[in-house]
Amino acid sequence: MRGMKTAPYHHGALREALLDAAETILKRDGLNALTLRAAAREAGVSHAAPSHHFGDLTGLLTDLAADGFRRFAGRIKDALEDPSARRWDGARAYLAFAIDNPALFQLMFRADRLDGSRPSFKEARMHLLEILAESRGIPADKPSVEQLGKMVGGWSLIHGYTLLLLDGRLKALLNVAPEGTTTDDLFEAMLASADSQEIGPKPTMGVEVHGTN
Amino acid sequence: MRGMKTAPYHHGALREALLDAAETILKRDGLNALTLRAAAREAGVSHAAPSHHFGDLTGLLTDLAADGFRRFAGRIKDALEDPSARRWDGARAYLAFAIDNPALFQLMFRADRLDGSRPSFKEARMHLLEILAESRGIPADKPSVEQLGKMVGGWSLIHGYTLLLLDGRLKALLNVAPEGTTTDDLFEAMLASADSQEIGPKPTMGVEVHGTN
DNA sequence: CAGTCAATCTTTACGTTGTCTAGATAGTTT
DNA sequence: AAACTATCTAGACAACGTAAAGATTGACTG
Repeated sequence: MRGMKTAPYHHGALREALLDAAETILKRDGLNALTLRAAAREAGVSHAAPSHHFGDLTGLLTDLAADGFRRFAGRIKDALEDPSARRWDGARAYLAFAIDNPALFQLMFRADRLDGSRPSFKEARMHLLEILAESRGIPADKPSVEQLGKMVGGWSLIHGYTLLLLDGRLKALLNVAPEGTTTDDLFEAMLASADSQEIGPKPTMGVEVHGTN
Repeated sequence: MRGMKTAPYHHGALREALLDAAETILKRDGLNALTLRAAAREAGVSHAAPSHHFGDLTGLLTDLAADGFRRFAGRIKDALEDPSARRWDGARAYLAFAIDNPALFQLMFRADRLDGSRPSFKEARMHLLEILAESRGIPADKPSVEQLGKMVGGWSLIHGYTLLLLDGRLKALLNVAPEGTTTDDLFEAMLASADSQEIGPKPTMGVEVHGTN
């Protein structure tokens, strides 16, 4: 068996290979199936190899999430800088990324599986925040509480919709909606309602519908 | 050792005891520490006992989440029916429940750990949806897309803020906020901005701040 | 160029988990 | 009283995270 092509003892770029393998598993089998051993199998190395590059499972997930934040911020930035950008196009890019990478997006906001103190992760997260602030013309250094309220409002609206959609919580609403309504229709209707606010007689949950039609 | 009080072979109310134990662990050690075996230890029974009452871990978590939804809906309903309820008090109750029961709230929206087909769970979830719809005067049977858009908008706003807060994503914002700003201040500022919408020149992320002050 | 060192990867091992199976125990019904 | 059923225990197994120790390879040093 001399001529047999055997894998070299040193992989050479195992770190990147493991990250690729991890994302493959994330897309194919979901976050619950993404284990250190599964990533090692996918990359064709021994089960203990990943720990040398990421420390522990949290480390691997955190690096994956940090890369996710970088790509996420890039997509939003592109949408915002497009000269033909319409109102809410940043928000649409936010949602589109989550729909294209559902498991990755959910991982990015799963504090219990991530190490928030990791520098690369902190940096990637901060960069996104700056983009969100900049898109509203809010100063990054000394914003007022009102400005922050508006920023958090926009962020919460999009983020909340995104997570409700990914968690399947909107299906029940689509069942009672007019025939043929899609989640995109729902999203656009939500954005439209956010633009034109109407106040009713006793809107204790915030938004009130005008009487009968 | 005749007089020694030994535990009876049959617990009598093990199901409820396990649910109590599970919630104790959830509050004390978080969702990741809530395992079937840990619940069994906490209740003082053998490690395989829980499976007879809940089938598997997903079953236990689903029953716990269903009970959470029931209490959650109750708290919101109480807030809405209070004759002295102010605008947004339903939303405040939503957030308050999540702050009081952070791990339970997160479990309730973790589709990957729950069995959405379980009848008791479906029912509890639907009940909440009805309360949310009713609070806006939206008909439960034939709502328009515009009405659903407003409902989803209010829900997403509150839900998004709640999850961002629980995930610790708002800490970075508080660091740059005026000295002494609390998350409650941020929440109220967000609600205020949702009431008085102002449209700017090119608000591609949705909300725009008026020029200089 | 020979020798040492450090980085990289494998092997082995241990404790914990979910879950399956078989068996023990205790109420309930007939 | 006897059969039946629900409830709980005991033991086992594979998969996981993680730690320790050894093997292999490349790089650096004299």
